[in-house]
Amino acid sequence: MPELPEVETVVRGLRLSLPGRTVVGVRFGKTDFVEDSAAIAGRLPGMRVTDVTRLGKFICIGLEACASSASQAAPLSRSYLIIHLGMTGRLTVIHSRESVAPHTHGFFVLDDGRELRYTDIRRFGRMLLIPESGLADFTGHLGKEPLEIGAEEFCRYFGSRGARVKALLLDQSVLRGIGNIYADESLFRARVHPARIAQNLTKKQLLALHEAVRRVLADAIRFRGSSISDYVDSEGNRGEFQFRHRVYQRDGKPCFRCKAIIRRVIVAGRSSHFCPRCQPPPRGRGGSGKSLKPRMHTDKHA
DNA sequence: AGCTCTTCCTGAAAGC
DNA sequence: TGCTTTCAGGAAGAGC
Repeated sequence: MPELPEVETVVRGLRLSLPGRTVVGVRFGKTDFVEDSAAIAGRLPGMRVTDVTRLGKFICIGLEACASSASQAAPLSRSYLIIHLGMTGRLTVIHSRESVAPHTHGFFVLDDGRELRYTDIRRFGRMLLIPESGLADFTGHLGKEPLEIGAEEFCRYFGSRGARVKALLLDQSVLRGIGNIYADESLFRARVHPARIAQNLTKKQLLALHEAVRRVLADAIRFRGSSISDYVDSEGNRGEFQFRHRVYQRDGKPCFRCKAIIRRVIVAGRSSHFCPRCQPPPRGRGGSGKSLKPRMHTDKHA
């Protein structure tokens, strides 16, 4: 599933193809994941892509009206096509004559014979067009970039919150871009149990978590992301980082560090994988690991 | 403030 | 074999 490293990989790919291209046509299949598809289809044709950036898990395609005929002093109207890949979203740039993959619901025809296609099996993704003036407001709802936040600010924020640390890592209004995979991998590397209350962590643990988040995300970007379900980059290539996961989806297998059996529990409504020895559970009730139910396998009826 | 539950959606895999 | 059920999960909203 696309989290920060996967989205970053897609964005880097799109940067090779899109800037400078002009959109000549837009078509949609299903539109229940699109905010005002009519406006997008109406306004994009004739606009040129200026840049592609990433805001957390959002892909941000900068567009400006072409000043072909009237290049007067009036400022070019700029807009951003914002895309969230959800669970199964894919963005690829391929020639228009290529066959259309199932569940492809967005087509952005370019002036070089290719088109940007949006494919999303489950349609948990989102797509919207915002004017330049709306970008600050959009960004304002998002937290800090995990690769940019400083150690002190990280400690200040996490050290003052009573929520479970896993829930905070997943909260996009705190840090933008971390999802379930990288939350679990970061917590393992920092040796912090996912159910720990953030403000109960020591300064040393908070610093370790800050560093672990940075290292895990940077490594994952280097390996072009994790292809768990069906993530591929803008050229259709799978990532490689899934082979380097140390806890995610490794429940029942031995910890690479201490050989204890990796466990899977539900924390903050999310499956969470951790090593019970490297990541000791919080003391007392609430997350000792027994109030959290395993699933599947044995017990069927309570 | 923070937690749990529900909803959205589809396909894979388990269950029968 | 084949139909049915369960499950995964990012984000948002409701309710406690």
